[in-house]
Amino acid sequence: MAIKDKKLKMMTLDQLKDRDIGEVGTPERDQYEFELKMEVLGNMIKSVRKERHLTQEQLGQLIGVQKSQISKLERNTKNVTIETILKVFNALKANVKFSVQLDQSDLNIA
Amino acid sequence: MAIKDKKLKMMTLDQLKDRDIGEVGTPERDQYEFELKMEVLGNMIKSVRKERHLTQEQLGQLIGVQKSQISKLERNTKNVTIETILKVFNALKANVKFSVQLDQSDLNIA
DNA sequence: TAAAAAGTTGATTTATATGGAAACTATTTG
DNA sequence: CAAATAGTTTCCATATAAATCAACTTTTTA
Repeated sequence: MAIKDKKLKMMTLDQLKDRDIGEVGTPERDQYEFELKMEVLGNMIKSVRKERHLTQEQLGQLIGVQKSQISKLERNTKNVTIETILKVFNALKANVKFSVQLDQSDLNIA
Repeated sequence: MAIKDKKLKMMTLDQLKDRDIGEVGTPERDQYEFELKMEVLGNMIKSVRKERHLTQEQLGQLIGVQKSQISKLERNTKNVTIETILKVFNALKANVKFSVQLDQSDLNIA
């Protein structure tokens, strides 16, 4: 039987990442994972802003910055301070939760 | 009856904060809430480090900084970048979860 | 399909987070 | 209690996040 002989190769997404980007813990992989998170963060600002039916200019006015700054936070996001994140999501009336998971227990900030 | 006449005054912690620090949305209150969060973050680094039985020096070596830098993150914390937070908790093998709560739905980063 | 509105990008400035070095103050331990 | 270890603080340099302005591109709408 074909299916028996074929020795199907299956891979999880993590296995693919390990192979193509690098193992967890290597600088390349850490870099990748970080950039991914920053991208998600940027997209999140954008989607919440849209949810609130605000333009970048309007959101900028709420926190006292130019629309170009908002654009950068949504797209160019390399690294951000917590303060900036909180300022933005505060203005968007969204609640930011930040938690640290340590084996069993969950410690919560904010 | 004493208890009936006395008109007991009760206050929630939030009411106290509103009165003594300022209403939510005022610069004073926002500042206060932010500093509180930073303090909690610092304490969290410290407690997770202790959990792992590491000295500041050892944690520093894991991420390539001096012990004084760790001390600052644990105590003097005014503001931090996401990158720094992730670097530290990564080294402590703790999982950082960051989520944005928008009315009903929860959007998750990381 | 123009004009207006919204969003992006690049060059630049300013503010500040990150970091080291060293001297100091606890805290621990033999 | 003295020495060693751990943690803090101050002064300082450097890297970079935050922000503006202006010119540009993309999208929307009258």
